Amino acid sequence: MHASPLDLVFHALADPTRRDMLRRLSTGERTVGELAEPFAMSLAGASKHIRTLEAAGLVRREVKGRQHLCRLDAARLAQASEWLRFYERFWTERLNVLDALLREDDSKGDTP
Amino acid sequence: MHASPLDLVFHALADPTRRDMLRRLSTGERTVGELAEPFAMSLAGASKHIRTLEAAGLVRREVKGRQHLCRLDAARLAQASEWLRFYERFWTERLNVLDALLREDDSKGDTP
DNA sequence: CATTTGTTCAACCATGTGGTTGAATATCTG
DNA sequence: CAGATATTCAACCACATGGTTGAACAAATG
Repeated sequence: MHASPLDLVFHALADPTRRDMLRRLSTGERTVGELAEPFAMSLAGASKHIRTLEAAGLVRREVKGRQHLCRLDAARLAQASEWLRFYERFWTERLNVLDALLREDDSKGDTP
Repeated sequence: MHASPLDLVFHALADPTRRDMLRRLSTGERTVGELAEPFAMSLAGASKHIRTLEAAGLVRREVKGRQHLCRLDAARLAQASEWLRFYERFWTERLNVLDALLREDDSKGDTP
C-alpha cells in the first residue's frame, strides 16, 4: 500500500458513514462509542471506519482513560479542496463561451 | 449499487490514474487511446478507469466514428467542492490564535 | 472485399473493502 | 479483588476493485 495522502483522503470521503462521522465531529469531539452510536453497525465495524479516517489524517485520536476521543483535523480536507480548486474555472467560467471556444482550438495541438 | 453521486465522485477521485486523466482533460478533449497512452497499463484497463469517471459524471463521452472523445464535466467536481466548503472554517480559523488558545484552555481543565 | 485501427466485452485473478463475530485488552467502579 | 465499560484485535465472509488476457465489434483504409 503506497497510497498518496490524496488517495487516502478521497477514499475516506467516498463512504457516507465516514462523511457522516466527519460532519458530527465538526460540532466537537466524540468518543468512538458516540461516533458509532447512530449506525446500525457493530462497534468494531464503526471502529474500522474511524481508523480509515485516522489513516487519511482527517481525524486525530486522544486516548483518555478507557475512551478514545476523536477530533476533526481539517488540514487534509484543505489539501483536497485545493486539489479541486484547480478545476474551479471549469464551473465558474461556464458563462464565458468565448473562452470555451479558445480552449477547443488549443486542444488540437498535442503538448499540454 | 445504491451509491450516491458524492460516493461515486470521491471514489473516482481516490485513484491517481483517474486524477491524472482528469488533469489532462482540463486542457481539452482526448480520445480513449490518448487518455490511456501515458500509463503502463492495457487499453482495456484504462478504459475501465474512464468508465468509472463517466459513471461518476466527471467525464462525458462523444462517440465520433471509431474513436470516443472524452471531455471533462466539472459540475460534479463543483458538488464535491461544495461539500468540502462546509469545513472551510476549520482550516481558515486556524489563523485566529485567540480561538485556538480558548479551545486549548477548555481541554486542559487547569491553568498555570 | 480484407485489413488495420480504436475501443469494448467477458472471463478471470489477486487483493482490498465493509461488514460480522468472539475473544482480548484496558480502565473505571463497587 | 470482581465486574462492568470502552475499545481493539483476529479471523472470517461476500463482494468490489484494479488489473490482465483474448476475442469481438465498429469504422476507416488499401
